[in-house]
Amino acid sequence: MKLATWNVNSVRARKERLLRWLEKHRPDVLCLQEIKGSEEDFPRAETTALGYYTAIFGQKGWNGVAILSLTEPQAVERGFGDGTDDGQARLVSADVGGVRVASAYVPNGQSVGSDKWSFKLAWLKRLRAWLDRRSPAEPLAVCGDFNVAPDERDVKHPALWERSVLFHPEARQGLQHVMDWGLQDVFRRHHQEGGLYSWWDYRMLAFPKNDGLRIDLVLATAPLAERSTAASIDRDERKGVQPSDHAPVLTEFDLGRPLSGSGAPGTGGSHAAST
DNA sequence: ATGGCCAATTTTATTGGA
Repeated sequence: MKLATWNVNSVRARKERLLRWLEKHRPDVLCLQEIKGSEEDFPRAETTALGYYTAIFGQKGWNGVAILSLTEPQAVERGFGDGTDDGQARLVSADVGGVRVASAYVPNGQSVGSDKWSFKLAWLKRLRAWLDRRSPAEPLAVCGDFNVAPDERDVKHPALWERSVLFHPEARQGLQHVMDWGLQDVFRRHHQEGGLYSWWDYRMLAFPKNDGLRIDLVLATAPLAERSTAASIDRDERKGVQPSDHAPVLTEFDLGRPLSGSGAPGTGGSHAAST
């Protein structure tokens, strides 16, 4: 299964790029963030024509997340589903191909100490609470723009960014708390070096200088992460005319391989007659 | 090479992003 995530920074502005990217990579699942529009603004006819189902949680003007998939998403949930709806479309989840997939757009936080900063830290706690209602023994992936770089390798200038909302110790702690539930950074299972980023500021020649951060992540529970076979960042998608400021992140999983320690009958193909 | 912000609405300024 190919599972990807991409903050498109407006699906209307990125429509042609999105469609070309889907044609080229054909992921089984693509999580989108910052579609910046309501469900009616989404180019559903075009993505449907490419064979994709859509689970959209839109919002006029801001935020907005979606899951595109080649098989029909089941049990779609918009938001945290815990009665704390705040009018911000930042989380959508669904069962796709036996995996619970979430597309998350963590608040930016604007500036340390601001109301938005408090909202960001609180949102990460709500995400942890949402996870607490599930089990890390299940195949689950939270994909998206976390607006937090996990560690020093993920930031070009860590000392400079430490005071910013994207790499502040408190934000990193918030992300760690989410991961401590039982999520692994799939990209880091396949790449250990620094300098590999997923976001570059539009300003100050950040991209040509590779002055970026890795804030777009695919986090997976152990049963899923252990089946990952590859991960990459499509840096080329940041180039050219009218790019998003984020690059897509691609991961791949071999779901056919039996899971060690799994006692679930009828799954994994261990009893299948086919060779 | 990849290039000195971008995209939305509240629209000819302002807001938020990251």
